[in-house]
Amino acid sequence: MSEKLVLIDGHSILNRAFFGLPDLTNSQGVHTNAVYGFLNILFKILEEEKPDYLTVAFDVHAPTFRHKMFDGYKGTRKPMADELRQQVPLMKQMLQAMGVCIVEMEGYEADDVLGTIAGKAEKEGIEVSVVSGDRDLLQLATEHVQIRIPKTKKTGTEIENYYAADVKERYLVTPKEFIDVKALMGDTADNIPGVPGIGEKTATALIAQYGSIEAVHENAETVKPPRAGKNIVEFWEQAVMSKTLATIDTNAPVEYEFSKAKLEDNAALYTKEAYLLCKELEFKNLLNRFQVDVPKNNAEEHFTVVSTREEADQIWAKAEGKAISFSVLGSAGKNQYEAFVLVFSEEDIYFFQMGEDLTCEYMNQKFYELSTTTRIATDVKSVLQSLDVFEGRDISENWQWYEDVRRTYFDVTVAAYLLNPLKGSYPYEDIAKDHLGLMVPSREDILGKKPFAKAYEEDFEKTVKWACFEGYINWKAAPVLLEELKEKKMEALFRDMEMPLVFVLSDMEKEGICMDAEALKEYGEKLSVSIKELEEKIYAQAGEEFNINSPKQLGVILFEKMQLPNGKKTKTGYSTSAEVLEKLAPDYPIVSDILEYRQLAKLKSTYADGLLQFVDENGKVHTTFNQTITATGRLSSTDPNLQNIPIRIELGKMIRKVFHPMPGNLFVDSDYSQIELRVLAHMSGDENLIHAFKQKQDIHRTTASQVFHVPFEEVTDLQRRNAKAVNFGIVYGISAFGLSQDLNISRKEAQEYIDRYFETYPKIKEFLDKAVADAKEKGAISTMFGRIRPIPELSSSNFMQKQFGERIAMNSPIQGTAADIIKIAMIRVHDRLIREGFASRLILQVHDELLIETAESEKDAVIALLEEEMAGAVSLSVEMEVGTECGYNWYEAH
DNA sequence: GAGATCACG
DNA sequence: ACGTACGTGATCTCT
Repeated sequence: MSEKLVLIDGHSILNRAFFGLPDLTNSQGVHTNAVYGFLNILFKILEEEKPDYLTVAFDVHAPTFRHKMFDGYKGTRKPMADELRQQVPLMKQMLQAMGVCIVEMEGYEADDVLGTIAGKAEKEGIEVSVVSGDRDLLQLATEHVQIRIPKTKKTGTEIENYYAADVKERYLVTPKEFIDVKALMGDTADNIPGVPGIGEKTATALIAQYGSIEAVHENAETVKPPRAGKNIVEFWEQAVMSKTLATIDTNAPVEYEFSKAKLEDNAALYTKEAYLLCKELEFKNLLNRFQVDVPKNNAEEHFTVVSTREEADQIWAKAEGKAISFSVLGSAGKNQYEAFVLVFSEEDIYFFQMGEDLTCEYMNQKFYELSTTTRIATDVKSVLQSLDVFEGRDISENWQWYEDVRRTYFDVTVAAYLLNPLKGSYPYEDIAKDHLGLMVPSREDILGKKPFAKAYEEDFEKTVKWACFEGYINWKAAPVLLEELKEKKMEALFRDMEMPLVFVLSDMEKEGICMDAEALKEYGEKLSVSIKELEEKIYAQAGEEFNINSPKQLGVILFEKMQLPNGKKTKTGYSTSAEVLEKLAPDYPIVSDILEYRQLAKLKSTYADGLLQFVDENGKVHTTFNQTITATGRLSSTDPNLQNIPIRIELGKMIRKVFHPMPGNLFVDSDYSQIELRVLAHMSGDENLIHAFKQKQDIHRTTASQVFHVPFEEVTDLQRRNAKAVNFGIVYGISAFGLSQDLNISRKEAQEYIDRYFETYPKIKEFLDKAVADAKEKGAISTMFGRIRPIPELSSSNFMQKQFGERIAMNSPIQGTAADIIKIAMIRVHDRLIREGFASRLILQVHDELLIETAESEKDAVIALLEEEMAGAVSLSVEMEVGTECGYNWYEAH
């Protein structure tokens, strides 16, 4: 059987893929659709053909590449879209990573290179497939050279195939004659003039009859239609030139050796480098094609299972004084775990299997006694759930010891988050790739989706492998992460803010908050009654029953059946958002009923029923604070989210009555007043805004008075409302459009407000402009405490994306600095409460608010402490004012 | 699993 | 010509 060569027209296929797929990007904002599409086409072809050789040809200069699909109706040639241009080097990088032979030649088009190589191959007796999206290549088809044109359709990639005979059948001319057809009809996209008055039909008919333009020329007088003959004579030079232009050069001086294009096996393409790149581009579907058995890391040879106390004694002794990484596995509560991983060198990687001999008590003892400066782990806060690292000691009696121990911990997840807060998660294989340049199999690669208990029972060896990889990577990555943190001036942020905060959050989560489950049930039942009533009212008005919760059904009812005006918006159908409905509510009773229904349904499902699921046997709920989620440095709260408990609407606010302190306690709740605007005043150094805060009066009224040049007392409600909206807008990264939406005014008016605002506070404009300029230069923006946020959107060619990036650049330093400040306050409040022997405890944080469960007897001292630490967390050019309230439930205290 | 909606700062 | 305010999480519907 003869050998086979697959030749790919690089730019053409990339282009096809680009236009055939939606604009995909990875989480870093890199555009990837063309590369993804290209790879899919490539893999499909390779699977079908299993070729012996593979080569991709690129044009050297491709910036004006255009898409022929668009010619005709667009009329103009678009320069290559930036999103596509950016993917050309990426594609080459990918092919190089796969070891694919790439050919480019200065002065020749990819067509010529392909034609020449195809010719050479055919002479050698090799079967050739040329893959391109460009029909011009059909002229290369022979009995042994097949042209393959992929089409990206909804159902997948379909490929049209053409040998010489197929060209003749489909186009009525031979491949060589195809050149002459083109010479007559021309091609605007390729700058081939052709002969005026001759289109595709006439050209094909003429060449089918005569075989070449020369023959047509000779018989010009008898050619039909006569006008075509006349034009061929008149424009003969142009026709000849067109033929030259249309002819692919099959004798280009290409330096090409088949040996370099040799493909031993399709599997040879699935290299480590390509896997890395696919992972980076987040081609999750493609990753499955790679052998899960990724390149060996010799660390694996040192994975050791330990099950006797004798071995364990020796290992712990050896670990003495060294930096360790550790993890506890299969925890079923405090100090009840199945296994323990310990790593302290390239060779010392141990999996301790708990059993009769090796007990948790023994391991704990050894772990506590170990003298070390560094205890490295993933997600230390969750470790603290399973391991009492403070040995049950009274911390207020052993404060210095506590602080010293706390300082030994190094949370790999938190460190990686600070270095790049944009990733959604920080699994060890990502840490290995991003910070160590190492490829290691992920948990899913090794164990699949099995939960720990199942895996531990059924696949012990694999479980060991997974756990040891994680421990080993953590141990190896920690010093590298620390070095990177130092380089980026975030060591203090890490050591003095984020790491202590891990322990603060842990204590808050453990403490939890009491909830009156009975009252919550009653509240839910009341809601149910009202919801039922509203449902019936709505059905009656609609004349039928339908699912009110389905925006799709609701849209049909309102905007089609009932013919309400302004049915518009959203890709999938009508928008039924509150914003739209509120405009209709005054005129249509059904709409206000729907709005009310929505409110109640939300309260019932998310809050009444939702919270009830989280009340434990002690009548408490314990949220999880996530420290490594947000892009700005804020915390988030889940399971349940206690940072979005209703407050704005009275009925919703009632929910807060079920949150209460333990008997003998009360809530003390403080929040910062206008923390973000104060941060802005300080960071910008704007004297007027600083002065405004010094007035110690309602800030929106004060800014209204300054902006509109009216005495404070004479500020109208409208002026205040406008000033408030502008203040918000400034913090969000102002845009005239956004402000106009918020105030329901024209964009021009909004722009006027903004202009006046900036006139009043010139340094704020300077500050925001500088933030954007800085971010563009560095690709990132930082807070007062050095926390960084990369902004990949700023380098996007998409206008909207770029604008978004600019707003992020304006907002992130403000929101982030405010987040830093309250984190400092939290640590100080938490630490003082313990160190000074208070029974009161910090239990919740809601971005600018701290809630303390306070012993009655400590009330005044706690209020003083809380206000002092919140206000004193930083010293800015404006005061950090806080407002405090107390109460026997959260409703009263806030 | 994505999209729509809506709760909070 | 385009089409948005910044940061989150939970629930529901529907493919």
